[in-house]
Amino acid sequence: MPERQKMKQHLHEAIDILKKHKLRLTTPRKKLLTILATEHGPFSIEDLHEKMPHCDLVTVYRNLASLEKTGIVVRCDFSDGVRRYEFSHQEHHHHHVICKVCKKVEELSICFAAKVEKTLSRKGYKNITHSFEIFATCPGCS
Amino acid sequence: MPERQKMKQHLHEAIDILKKHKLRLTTPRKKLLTILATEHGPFSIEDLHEKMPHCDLVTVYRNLASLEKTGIVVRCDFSDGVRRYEFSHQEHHHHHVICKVCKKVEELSICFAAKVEKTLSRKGYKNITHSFEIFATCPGCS
DNA sequence: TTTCGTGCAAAACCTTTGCAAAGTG
DNA sequence: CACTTTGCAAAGGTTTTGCACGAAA
Repeated sequence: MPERQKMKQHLHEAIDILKKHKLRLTTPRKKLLTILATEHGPFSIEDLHEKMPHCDLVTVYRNLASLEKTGIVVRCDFSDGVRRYEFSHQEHHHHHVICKVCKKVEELSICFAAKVEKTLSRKGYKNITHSFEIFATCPGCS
Repeated sequence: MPERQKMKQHLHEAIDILKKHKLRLTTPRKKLLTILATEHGPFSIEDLHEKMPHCDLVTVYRNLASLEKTGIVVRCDFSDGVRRYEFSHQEHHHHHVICKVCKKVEELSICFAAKVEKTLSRKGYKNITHSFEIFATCPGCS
């Protein structure tokens, strides 16, 4: 499936989830979902707000909170005090490499967590998720 | 080496690093280091402040910032908006399992990052570090 | 039409900064 | 003694809350 069509599908799936949770498809909500589903994240709240003219900052906060509750977006923290959100691609699990200098974010598709999660699951842990972030100085910045 | 003695050693090593960085060993600093080196973290700033009677909150912030610069402590983020700090045990690299319900933190000694880091290093990335956190509902909370 | 979401204003919260006084080496 | 660190006060930033109006189902 071409990239463009995939993104549209993600957007539609997200809208379906919204409806399941009885959340209305408002103008700011639609714009926010479009950005999250079609552009490369993660995004800071400031980023998102700038991409949404005529939308109050408070609305961005409130919508990110409800989208997070539905599981449509996930919050990611890079230990730098900046809150970031990213579209949650269920079928496309991935991690990040964050440049310590230019803050550029690259995707990394390898993941080793499955084994650890299985072990924990055997020990009785439920509802297991994880975060894995790599920080480095990228080739362009060194 | 018994646990108790190990902790004392960590504390002394940390004090040596302080001196190398020309930071003075003040009362609040000593107390902070003692907590970090001998109790199990990570700790929120609020946690630490409560454990340090007669010490201003501002001093806790300032000292955590300078200890982070020296590398004695590291900041860890669990994507919940709470800043946390932990003593940096150079010889004992580990990760966390955080209960989504009771927020209890367990240590996990397995780490799979070495391979990924080597690959990135070959690609020209420098100064590579990582964070890996697992979130779950612990057996006691399910 | 009913209920939910938005914008605006203000509050609450967390973190940083400025400065005089106290403490460290 | 020279210089750093501390406490207090206040400023700065970010996030949340309250409420009346507007928009979606």
